[in-house]
Amino acid sequence: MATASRALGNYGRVSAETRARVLAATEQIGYRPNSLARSMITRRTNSIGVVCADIASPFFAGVVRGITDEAKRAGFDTLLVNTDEDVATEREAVALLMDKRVDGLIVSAADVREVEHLAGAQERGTPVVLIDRISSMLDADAVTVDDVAATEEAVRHLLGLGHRRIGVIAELRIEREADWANLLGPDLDRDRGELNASAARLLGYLRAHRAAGVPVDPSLVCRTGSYDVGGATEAARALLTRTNRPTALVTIDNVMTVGAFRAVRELDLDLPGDLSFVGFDNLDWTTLVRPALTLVEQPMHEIGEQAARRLVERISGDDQEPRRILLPTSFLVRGSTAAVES
Amino acid sequence: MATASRALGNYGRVSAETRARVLAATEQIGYRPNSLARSMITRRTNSIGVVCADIASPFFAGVVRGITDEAKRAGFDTLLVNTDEDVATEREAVALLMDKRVDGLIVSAADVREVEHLAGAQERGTPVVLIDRISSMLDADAVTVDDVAATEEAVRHLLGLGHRRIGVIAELRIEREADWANLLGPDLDRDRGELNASAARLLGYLRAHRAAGVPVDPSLVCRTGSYDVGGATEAARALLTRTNRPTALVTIDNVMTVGAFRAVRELDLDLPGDLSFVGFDNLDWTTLVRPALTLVEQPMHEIGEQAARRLVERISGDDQEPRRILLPTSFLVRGSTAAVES
DNA sequence: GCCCGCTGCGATAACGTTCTCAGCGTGACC
DNA sequence: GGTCACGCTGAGAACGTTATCGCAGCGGGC
Repeated sequence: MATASRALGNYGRVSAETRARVLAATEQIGYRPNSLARSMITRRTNSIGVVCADIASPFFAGVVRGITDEAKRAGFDTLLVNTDEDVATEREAVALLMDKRVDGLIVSAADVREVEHLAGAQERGTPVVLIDRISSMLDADAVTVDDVAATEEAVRHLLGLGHRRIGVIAELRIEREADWANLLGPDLDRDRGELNASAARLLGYLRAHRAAGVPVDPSLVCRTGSYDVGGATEAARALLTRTNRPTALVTIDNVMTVGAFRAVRELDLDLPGDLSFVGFDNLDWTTLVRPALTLVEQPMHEIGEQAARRLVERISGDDQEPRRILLPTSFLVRGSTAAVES
Repeated sequence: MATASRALGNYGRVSAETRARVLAATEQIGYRPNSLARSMITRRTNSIGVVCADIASPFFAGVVRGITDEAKRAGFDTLLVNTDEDVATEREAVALLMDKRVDGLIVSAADVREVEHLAGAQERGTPVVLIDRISSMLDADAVTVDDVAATEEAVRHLLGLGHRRIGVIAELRIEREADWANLLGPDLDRDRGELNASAARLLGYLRAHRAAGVPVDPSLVCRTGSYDVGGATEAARALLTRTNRPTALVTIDNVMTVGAFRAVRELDLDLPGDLSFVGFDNLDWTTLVRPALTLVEQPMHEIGEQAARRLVERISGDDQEPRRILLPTSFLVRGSTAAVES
């Protein structure tokens, strides 16, 4: 038994002859080791847990694909859980995955402030890599896109085209109402670790304005009531039907893009004549509408790959300082933005 | 130890008092049972394996969401693997999942003819539920959409509008070239168990023609070279630029829809004036283009739910005859189809 | 010729549960 | 008062691996 184990695991000392015999035998009876038993003793399961908001969202679907690709390459498989951005669900999911003894966790934290359960996982020796959001309350690797720069570039582009009234449709789940006032406040240079992705992207919007010396009209930044297409449509509709409506509209993720674009269609606005429009995430359909959408592209697959790679390194014993990997976005200028009519 | 186990698992006989003591103790030290050890003895892992072509595809993303929702409800979690429609990868994946001792498997078989590894899993006691495709070579439950009826309805609609030359863009990976001739042959009523989804959908196209007494021009059914957007674009471009081009175009899944629609855009065809267009899968963007796309809608989430439910029943010991669950599609008539100009 | 070291292998503990079984105490019935 | 039944508990096996350890055998050096 022990010898067989050594032969298969080839560690320790086994003569070439016996090894061959063992291999032949296992081959013949179709022996497959029981990975549960193995995991018990090695304390490694070779699987990682992925907890994301919603796999049906194209963004997470792309990221998860990247994760699974890289994980498989490294010999890990992937347990998938959806949270719908609910912290309680996330907590349960993490507990469950820990019970299943995953070797590591990749998570898009529902609330970047409520991360004790993630800290708990780390303490128990399970490395955690954050995706899509950074949390300053957690000392963990994080792979995100440079959210601030992304929208900053988009808004700079619009400002350069002469736009002065630029609307933004953002889902901003406000943990504390005070933060909201704070966000629009003067401190635009603070660390973004306490910001979720949408807040960080809004920050880019604000910074671009400041850099250009253009004042921000707070009534142009729209918080959607709920994080879904319908909420975004409503918010955009309200914004686009008011007197003195913006000449340009920026969305901050693909759900907001669909929602806002729906409002544009309903109101039968002409792009880019009536309105310049900037989308988020380079999905297939954005080149299929007329005009094609100018947008911010995130390297979804790469986000996943990098996160998985980082996690595998951690699992393999890397204990350097946690890193924040900021991947660059691409700003793709297509037909939906143009110089403001004067 | 044994008593504690009984108290927690509440089976066997334990006095109320001891149970309370045990519960208190576990509470205090934050005891969490090791599910590996438990699984070893119970031979149940409470996890299921999902092997699909590509989680980044909106169809599978939606289905997998349905699976995870239902699985979680039943206390299972989900191991996810992508195959990219490659049988060898699928075989490996199944072997891996079996090693991990999943309680059941949900798989969209890459090749409905090569399913011995799935039969093997069944033999070893791991139930298998197929999704999106049926295999007559495997005695397993399957949850699909009524593929034949879906395209049959779509084509009937077009025929009713007076179209006589209806193109179809289908990815038809042909396992044996003979089958291709066979598919267009006279035997339209055979069991669809040996057909993958795209072949079954093509069958609906053929049947609708036969029912209407309209002959099929084989040159209008296009096999894409590869299963991707680019392949579909090329095929559609070729079809739409030939002399005597079709007056209507039917696509057979969401990838083909994007690809074909891209060709329509390139060629700057007017919908539905120059061409009537039928898409597949009711994705958000299909209402965002002008005109909105007439299409076949699949209940993606429900496919996943039903598959998971069926699998859980099997795991719980149900051993009735395998069932083929055919979910109905919805045909949504929107703006991209119209009566043929006469 | 003896001893030492090295090689190969089997016995055995360990991982953390569940489950079976036997034993023990107590109460009731004969 | 004895016996039987029953409720509860703890000891121990089992699940299938890996890891440690000691032992046997053998060759070489002194």
